[in-house]
Amino acid sequence: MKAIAREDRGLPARIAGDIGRRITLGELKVGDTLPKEADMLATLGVSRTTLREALKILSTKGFIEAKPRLGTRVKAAEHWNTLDPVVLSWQGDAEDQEALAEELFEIRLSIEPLAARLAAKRGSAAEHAEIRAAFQRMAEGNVRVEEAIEADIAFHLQIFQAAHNRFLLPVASVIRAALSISIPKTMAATGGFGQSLAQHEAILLAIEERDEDKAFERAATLIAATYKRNFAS
Amino acid sequence: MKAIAREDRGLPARIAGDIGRRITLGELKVGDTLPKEADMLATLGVSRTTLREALKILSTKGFIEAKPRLGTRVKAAEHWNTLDPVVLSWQGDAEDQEALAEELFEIRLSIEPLAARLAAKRGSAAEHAEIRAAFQRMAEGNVRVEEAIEADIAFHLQIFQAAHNRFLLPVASVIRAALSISIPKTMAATGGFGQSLAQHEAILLAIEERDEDKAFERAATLIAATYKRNFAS
DNA sequence: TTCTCATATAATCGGAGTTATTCTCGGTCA
DNA sequence: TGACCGAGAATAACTCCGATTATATGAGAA
Repeated sequence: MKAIAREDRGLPARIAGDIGRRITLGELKVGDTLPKEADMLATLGVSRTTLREALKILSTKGFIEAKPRLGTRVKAAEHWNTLDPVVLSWQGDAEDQEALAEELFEIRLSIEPLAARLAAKRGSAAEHAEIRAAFQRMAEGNVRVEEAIEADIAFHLQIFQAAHNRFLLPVASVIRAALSISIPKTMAATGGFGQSLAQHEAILLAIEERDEDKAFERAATLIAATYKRNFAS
Repeated sequence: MKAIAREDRGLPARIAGDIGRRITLGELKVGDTLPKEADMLATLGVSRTTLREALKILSTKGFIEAKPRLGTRVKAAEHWNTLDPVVLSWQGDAEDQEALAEELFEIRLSIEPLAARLAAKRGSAAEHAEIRAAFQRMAEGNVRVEEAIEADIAFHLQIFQAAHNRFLLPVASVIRAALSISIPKTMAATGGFGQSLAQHEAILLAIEERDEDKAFERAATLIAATYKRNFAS
């Protein structure tokens, strides 16, 4: 959460967040035209610079498009930069929370095994050591639950780092945000890491052995197990 | 290309592009501090509003971070929003073009089969018809090569649409940009779609039959074949 | 060391002029 | 009569500008 909070610094970011949330909530529908600049200035009580920066943030994330004479219109959801952690946080209040989480798991189920495979293939010894360090922090049986959660998140992110694929990193950033929600859920359900700890270790060992297929398969197993815990049918 | 060109509208976008390219090219290194606002205003000859919007674009894409007293610094590549088509276009001049393309293929090899599976599972009849329509435009043996390429791109994108997973769409947008480069390569190598056309049809049929596993496997086959054509060893 | 304060820098402000796109309307041609 | 086109008006975003405010850092004092 802290990482997301940092992005909310500044007046433009807050205003962009307000409008962004109104869009994800459906209060502002696709194709709607926002009030014209002069009106919004009066309504929000901010300067032109601030408002324009806020709108620039939204257009960069694919939420709106401004054209002279036409005004500023809301773009279709397919253009939204959904992998942006900030955008994910905007969707935190939406109704279809379950569907959102499930869609994210579908991605993880496909991406994390790939990351594990690439980490086994291309990760440096130093990077493998980082993954191991994160695992050991998980296994230490910390008193503080938060530290264990942080370690779990670090474990997954270090794998992404070791994969040396720059397209993977944006996905990792949104997974980080998701993990800070799903891990506490998992721990609450099982009273600790439980089975999950052994599965993490299995992935670690496969990566260290540079056994690509094994790393791939074990990562898939872990995500699938997590998925089932979060969507007990 | 046209889709990317549209995003370059406006003075702030052009300036952001200039700076963004200088960052991806390594001319501006990670941790470097940009000239202070007042200096850049003089150098670029634009207004404060324009410059601030340009910097806001770059910070939204994770390229820079501005702090009072400290200045505006270039962030590490791991924070870049690499899946943004605009960012991809900035990297078009970078040296490691081969590595970039290969990393993108790694992602496609993992994501597109998933998209095909989900399209088979959740795609509506209308969406399946869209995929078929795109395939038929490919198969028609058009005189205009560009139309065939557009149809090929549409085929892949329609599958993403039919998958009904909002996290998949940002990946699709960058794949679109990549396809407009790789498809002509493929066609030049084989003198048309060649084998590729039959593979597309196989995917289409599996999706229409709603055979998830078959759709998954055949999509993987297509991407792997394309990969080999582009990286003949 | 720790706290306070000066200072450099980005952040915000608000008013005015410019530019680009669309819409309208009048005219022309089939 | 109907559809098509080009010039112009209208509207909204775009750009510019100079001043003020907030904030983070580093120096200096306690």
